Amino acid sequence: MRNTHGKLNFLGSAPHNTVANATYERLRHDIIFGKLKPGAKLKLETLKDEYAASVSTLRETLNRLTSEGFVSAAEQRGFFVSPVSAADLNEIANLRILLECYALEESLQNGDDDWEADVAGAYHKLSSTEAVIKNGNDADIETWKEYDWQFHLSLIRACNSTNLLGLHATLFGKYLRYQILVLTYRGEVARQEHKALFEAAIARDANAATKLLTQHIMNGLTHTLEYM
Amino acid sequence: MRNTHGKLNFLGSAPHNTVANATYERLRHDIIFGKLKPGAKLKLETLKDEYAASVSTLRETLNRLTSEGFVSAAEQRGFFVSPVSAADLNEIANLRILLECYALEESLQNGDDDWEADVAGAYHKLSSTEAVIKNGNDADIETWKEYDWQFHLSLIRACNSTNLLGLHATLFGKYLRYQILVLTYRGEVARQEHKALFEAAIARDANAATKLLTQHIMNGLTHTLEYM
DNA sequence: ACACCATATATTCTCAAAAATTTCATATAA
DNA sequence: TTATATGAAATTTTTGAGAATATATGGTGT
Repeated sequence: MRNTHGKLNFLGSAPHNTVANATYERLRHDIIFGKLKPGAKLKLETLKDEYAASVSTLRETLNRLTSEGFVSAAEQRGFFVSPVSAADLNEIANLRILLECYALEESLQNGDDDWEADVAGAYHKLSSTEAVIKNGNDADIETWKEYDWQFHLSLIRACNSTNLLGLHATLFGKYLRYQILVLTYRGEVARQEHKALFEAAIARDANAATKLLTQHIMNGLTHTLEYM
Repeated sequence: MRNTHGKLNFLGSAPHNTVANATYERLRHDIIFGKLKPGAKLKLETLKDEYAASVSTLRETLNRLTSEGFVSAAEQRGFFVSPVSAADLNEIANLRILLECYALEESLQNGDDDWEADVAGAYHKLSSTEAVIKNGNDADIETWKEYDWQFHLSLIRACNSTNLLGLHATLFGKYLRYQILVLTYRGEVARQEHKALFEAAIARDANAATKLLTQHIMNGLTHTLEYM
């Protein structure tokens, strides 16, 4: 095992053994889903009540989140939710394209039958959900985004690079925060993009797949920028 | 300011205000430079004596290092220095090529006169040091690696992406750990590679520069793998 | 010898309070 | 008024100790 910090499921509730891990998951979720607003001060005393954890435990998780970029820290002045900006979103989208396309190429080369089955399964879950949610409520959107994540992850999982998958997971989370921030519906377009991407991947057409993926991310970027 | 975790200098001793930051820098340094061996258990009680910090403070820094990948953690079983492997080194080298070449291209497009002067200064420091160190002792190697880092950083600094620079810095540190691990001399070859890279960068020849950078990293990779 | 269980030791995880630092409000002087 | 100094309150940082968990030890039965 590489470390305890790697999350098996992206948004959901893993078997939280330690208080620190549970707090980490909750804080991360609350930042991504906007319950903790960008730029908001994260006072330890307040967090203590809200998350039922001691100062030390909270500082552990805040340090983790700072390393990942969800939280910012100022020496002797505590922690605050990392701010958002169009420039930051641009950086993240471009990095996601760079890493995810590279991972996708590798994955298309290496993926075996198990991988293909995994992709098909993830796509099935995603597309069924997308078919149902036409103008979703918040609860639906969360499961939709979970399946969206699992689909994208399944595509690149065979890239044979733990380091790459780790970096990508963090990046995906940051990108997701911006999507949730504007929270306007792009479901029908995204649905078609996912379909095309899925088909190109199964056909092992790396060229088409990376182009579709780039478009998929770029479309999301411009859409999000529009509503920011 | 983005956060307190971003390091101004890579290996050196920044103005350490807090105990946590000082401990973080020292631990990171000791892992990269092999004082803490790959796979070694990081017992809190032992670290407490060695680094003169309390358990909670240590756990903060260990969590940071875990997020960055220098330390691994197992639930309820504590922390240990992340192991090394040929596969891991391969991943890191390839990711470094991917990110650093992309950053270099952006930087060559955006870099202004100040950037050029910065690159020239960093190259000057590096090449003077390389000229002196023929078969260096450990102290020399550390400054050499510091200047090596500053040169590579200067090249990509104008890439206009804080996120990219952050990811690259972590990756560079991991790559460096492997170089220190084998610690055999590749100075003369590296010296020529740096020279060619510098000249291509100043000439704004993105194509040549990225090729040279890729070769530079790949050569380091094969050299390191050979002695592992 | 080997597996299994109880007990003791070692280690991690969590907490609450003390120490250090910043922030805020008020007063004083230029 | 503006700036600077002073003291109180709020906040962060750091510590050491207790609770929870894992590991090692030794005994018992087969």
